[in-house]
Amino acid sequence: MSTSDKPREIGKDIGYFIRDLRRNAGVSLRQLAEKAGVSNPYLSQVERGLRKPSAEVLQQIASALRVSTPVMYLRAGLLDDRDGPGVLAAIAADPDLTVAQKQTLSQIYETFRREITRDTDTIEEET
Amino acid sequence: MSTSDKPREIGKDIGYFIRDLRRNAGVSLRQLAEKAGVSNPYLSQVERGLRKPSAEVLQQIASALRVSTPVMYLRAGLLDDRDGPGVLAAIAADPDLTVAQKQTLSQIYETFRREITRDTDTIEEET
DNA sequence: AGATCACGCTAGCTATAGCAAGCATTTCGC
DNA sequence: GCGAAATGCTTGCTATAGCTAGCGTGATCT
Repeated sequence: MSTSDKPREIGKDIGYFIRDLRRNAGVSLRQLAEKAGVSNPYLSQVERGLRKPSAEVLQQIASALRVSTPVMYLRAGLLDDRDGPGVLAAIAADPDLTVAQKQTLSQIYETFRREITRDTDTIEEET
Repeated sequence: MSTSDKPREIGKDIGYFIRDLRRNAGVSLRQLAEKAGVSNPYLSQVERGLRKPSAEVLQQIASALRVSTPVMYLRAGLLDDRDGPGVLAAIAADPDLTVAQKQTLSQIYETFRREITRDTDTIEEET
């Protein structure tokens, strides 16, 4: 494994992300560690960027914080932006959603994308 | 980590999966190892279920075999059916959304899915 | 036949993930 | 004020991920 990758840089990012999520959820380090099934000294090291957690641990933390595992993986660099099929196709194919829910979710998604596109266009135009 | 989990059972599964993919792609162990950036003895151990690869290594192997990373993660037990190739993975992988938007969309999606589950329970109870 | 190459593997090693034991400090309840 | 509880962290440890060096075997080349 390449030592020039500087995993501690990524580790700091995912660590701060986890700490922010935990604090926003209003739970202590020990409480989250217990829910996630990891030791509290280890969670402290992860949050401070001193240890790089495995995907299994990230999965457990995501579950304990009620955050989707793919979002956690994305932040940890374990998933690319390019992975997975398109959101709209996935929404349409989901068997657990009603038609009304699919429509609502798709509309919210496209609103978000239009927000980003508008911001990007504005910035580019001004530049 | 619990020793009763028997990670070797899962390891055998992902190992066979990788070996099948490799053979179907018509490449040797050394060729795949080189493309994936791992050592060939290690890849041999992984394929034979003797070592449990990290998510980073799985990502590299998936890329070398031109298989989507979520599919590989699903097979390795690092993603659930529910957040594997599906809506949550697609949301996480979307390059056009901010992290905040991804989280909001994921939470709305899971709220919808919980509504469906509750409705289903109610219907079942009444029957 | 002998040399070389490609293959998949074994053996032994280092770095680190993740833990238990215990510490210092702060907060809480009496 | 005091003792208990809760918090976040340090220290030292074990298990294993991933590697390098080298092996035995079969295929290929001269």
